Amino acid sequence: MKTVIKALNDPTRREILELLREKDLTAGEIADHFAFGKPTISHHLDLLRQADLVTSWKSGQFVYYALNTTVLDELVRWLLVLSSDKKKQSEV
Amino acid sequence: MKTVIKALNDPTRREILELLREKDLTAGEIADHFAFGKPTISHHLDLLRQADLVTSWKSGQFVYYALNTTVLDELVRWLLVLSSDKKKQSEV
DNA sequence: AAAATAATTCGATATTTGTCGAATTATAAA
DNA sequence: TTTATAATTCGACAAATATCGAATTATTTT
Repeated sequence: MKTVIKALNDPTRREILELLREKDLTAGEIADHFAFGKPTISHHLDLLRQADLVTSWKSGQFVYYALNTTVLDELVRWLLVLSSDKKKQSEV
Repeated sequence: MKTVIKALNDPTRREILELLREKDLTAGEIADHFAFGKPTISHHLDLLRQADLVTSWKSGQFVYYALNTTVLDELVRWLLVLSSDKKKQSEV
């Protein structure tokens, strides 16, 4: 969960995830959506991959990226437990 | 949502939130759970307050902190939308 | 085989972040 | 009215992070 939150803690990376929700994209297509250089986007994609929030595969000279949401489950569960009712003192 | 994720992006702050899920605590009681100094914990509490993840009030010389989970809703919603099914190409 | 394209890696840099000890503020106790 | 306790603020510093341009690797096109 640590790496997932870390990966989500950046507006560019969050926007990349939203782009990938629509469809799979190559690294270049993703980079075209931003004013940053390709090395910067490549680095962001690397962090997203480390968190397993995206998967990637090579097709010719292109590298495709796809969203992987399975790792979000754990985070959502943690947030929901945190949001759930506080224990009454008598139950503790 | 930006500040919430930022606040969640630290293990000490996440642990503070879990402590506060059990019951409200003073700044000192929270600090006692960690090996860090009080100024460090005070700083973490400040970031949590900025994100509105905790509320605080003064009672005598003590400052009490309580968990506030309402701001987690937006984050959970964003995560769930991200996790939800990708649009089919024909629908786009 | 040479040139072009796609993407990553590398080295450098400015900014942000987490931590600390010392100083400060505010309240309570002696 | 001193002294003690709780908590925050301040200034400093080391580590982590986001960004960049240049160099490198891999693949395709000419």
